[in-house]
Amino acid sequence: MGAKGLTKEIIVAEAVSCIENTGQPTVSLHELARRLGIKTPSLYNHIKNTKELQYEIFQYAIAQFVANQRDATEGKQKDEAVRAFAHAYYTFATEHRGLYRLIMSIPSEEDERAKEMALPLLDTVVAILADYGLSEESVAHWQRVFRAILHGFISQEDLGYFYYYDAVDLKKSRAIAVDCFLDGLHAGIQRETGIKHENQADV
Amino acid sequence: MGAKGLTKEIIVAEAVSCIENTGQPTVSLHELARRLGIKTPSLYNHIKNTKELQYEIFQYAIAQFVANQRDATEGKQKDEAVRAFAHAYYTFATEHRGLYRLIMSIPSEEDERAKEMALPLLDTVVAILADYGLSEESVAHWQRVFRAILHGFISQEDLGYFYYYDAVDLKKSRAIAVDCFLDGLHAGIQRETGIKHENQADV
DNA sequence: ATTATGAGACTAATACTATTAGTTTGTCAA
DNA sequence: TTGACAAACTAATAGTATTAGTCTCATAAT
Repeated sequence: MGAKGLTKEIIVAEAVSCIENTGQPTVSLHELARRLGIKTPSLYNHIKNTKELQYEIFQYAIAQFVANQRDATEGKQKDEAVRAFAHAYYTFATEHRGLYRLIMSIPSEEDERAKEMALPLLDTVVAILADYGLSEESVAHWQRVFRAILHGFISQEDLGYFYYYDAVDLKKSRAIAVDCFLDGLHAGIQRETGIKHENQADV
Repeated sequence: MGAKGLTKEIIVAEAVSCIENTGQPTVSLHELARRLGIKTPSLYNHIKNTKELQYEIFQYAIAQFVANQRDATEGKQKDEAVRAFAHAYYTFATEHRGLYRLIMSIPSEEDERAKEMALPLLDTVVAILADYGLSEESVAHWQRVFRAILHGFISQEDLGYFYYYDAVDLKKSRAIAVDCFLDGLHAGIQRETGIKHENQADV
């Protein structure tokens, strides 16, 4: 046939749209082709394989997520920035469930390419934590802890592993989780520097 | 042919063995049949479908995980129990990667059956937290936070999302994460009861 | 001892997935 | 006008799960 004006970008956009709609991190090539009005194998004129397509969507998702985090924490510092980051993180993960799932299902230890693409995910949180005056090593540790809490919370909630309680209680649990991180961080800083942090909540 | 003495239990055991070996949370029926010396469709004489098989393995994994946690924390209380639990949790997740992944990939909100099977996962941690004298609601919140940290940490590590540092540093990050939880918990208890907890680490 | 029944194996076939090979066609440029 | 490439197509392969229907062996009943 020839030109329908189809490009890799259009395919990726359609895949993203699909993922956003379904909340699933994947789309079958069949479904994707159907939506684009072509037959499945024709997709291979524009993409190498599903893995490559996944990478493209992954990159898009990362960019969105990072931009969202940057915007949410811009101009904020320390505890306020931490809270804003946590809120933005949670909001993105729930409003873009499929994209978040994709981000959290792609990389594995061996996949250097995915790892590299995901590196920007660290920037904002590292900047926020560095602002507390922590050593570089401590920042590395605490960004792990922070991101572990955020992802762990969303993941468990997503999996249905929180049981019993409704949305209101979940909100409170989230607040407690963030407070827990901040309390732990303040205590950690105090141990490291011997100084009680001025921004510590003292309720 | 007739009786080879094959049972559902043998199939599940073989699947578990496979999962333990590969670290993957799934086994294909083809591979499973090959290992058992039968043809794929013959499996359906003993199992309903892959979903059912998954449930069986899921149940086994949960039981192992729970027993492991109980053993590890038996006779321990408060911070010591929390640390022991965290250690056991991490050890199980890394030594039984496939089973842990399975546990963390099965349930979703709609799946009431899986949810119910997973409930025992709460018992040990709830018992430990209840011992701090928290209200029932607080226990519910804090078990979420605790399990979120534990799973978040393992998940991020498993995904390769921790970057930069080697195994030694990871160990330190884990210790910081657990300390962070305890500091946060102590602070939370202090807020709730007005009493500084006697077991609080004061390094 | 013979036979009948049923559990549990088998083969064959269907319906999804991704992917490759090879063919056709439409458009644009020489 | 024509030639060539891009990009569509059809056809086929291979790996998943699953169902239908067949065959056979071991055991239980006559």
